[in-house]
Amino acid sequence: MKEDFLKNWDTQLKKGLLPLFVLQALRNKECYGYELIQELKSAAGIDISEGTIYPLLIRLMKEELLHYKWVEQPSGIPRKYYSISQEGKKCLTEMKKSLETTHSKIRKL
Amino acid sequence: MKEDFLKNWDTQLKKGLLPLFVLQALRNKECYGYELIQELKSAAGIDISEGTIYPLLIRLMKEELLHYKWVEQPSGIPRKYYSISQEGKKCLTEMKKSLETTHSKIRKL
DNA sequence: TTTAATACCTTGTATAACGATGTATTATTT
DNA sequence: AAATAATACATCGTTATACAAGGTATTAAA
Repeated sequence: MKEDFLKNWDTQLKKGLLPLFVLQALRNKECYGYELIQELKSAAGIDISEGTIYPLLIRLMKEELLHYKWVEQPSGIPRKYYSISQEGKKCLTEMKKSLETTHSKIRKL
Repeated sequence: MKEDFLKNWDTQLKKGLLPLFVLQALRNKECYGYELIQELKSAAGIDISEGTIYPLLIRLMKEELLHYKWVEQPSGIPRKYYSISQEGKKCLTEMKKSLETTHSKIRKL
């Protein structure tokens, strides 16, 4: 019953929540993109595709909510490690506050 | 600080939440579009513009989550009253469940 | 030797909020 | 009487973003 609708709804919901997920995850520990996908999946069951995470990280960088550094590996491809900035922490706090407000709005209906 | 970012974030968040807001509001009582805007504003402080609500109602109609009927007024423009369908109620239940799951995912991070 | 996993990335498509704009009716204000 | 605002419907162009698909490169496993 309306599985397409619900699937699409989930996708739309992510458009708001993913930046919060990423900032929150990076508040706990530095991660590189590929790792973030696995981290969010294993820690919270959140599925993000590569086509989503890399552009998202670039956006958050442009907003200066994240910093990054390349880290060479003894073998294999270098990793781009992201960490949250002061600005990012402030934003995360605001976002959580806003989400809580939104949640209370739902309860009012 | 990063007000543009936060404003845009709120907008993106709405993309998932508005269908739920509308279905929930219509579960309580039949409304016409223009009334829904005022209803959501006064009941829960949710701002929706006309350019958002009318296409949204049309989408929910196409999914058969809503029914509507024109109601002539003693004076003025006829109103298009929307009510939630059985299918809509089921969807709303699923959406709330899904949102609760999502909320618990956030807490896990 | 081929497949899979790791690790980065871009492009095209679909979806949806929003401001602007349009139409029409009625009420209020000047 | 005329102009403005409020009611009530709607569409269109812009912008943002998730995702599938595809691309590049390295290393490990089958």
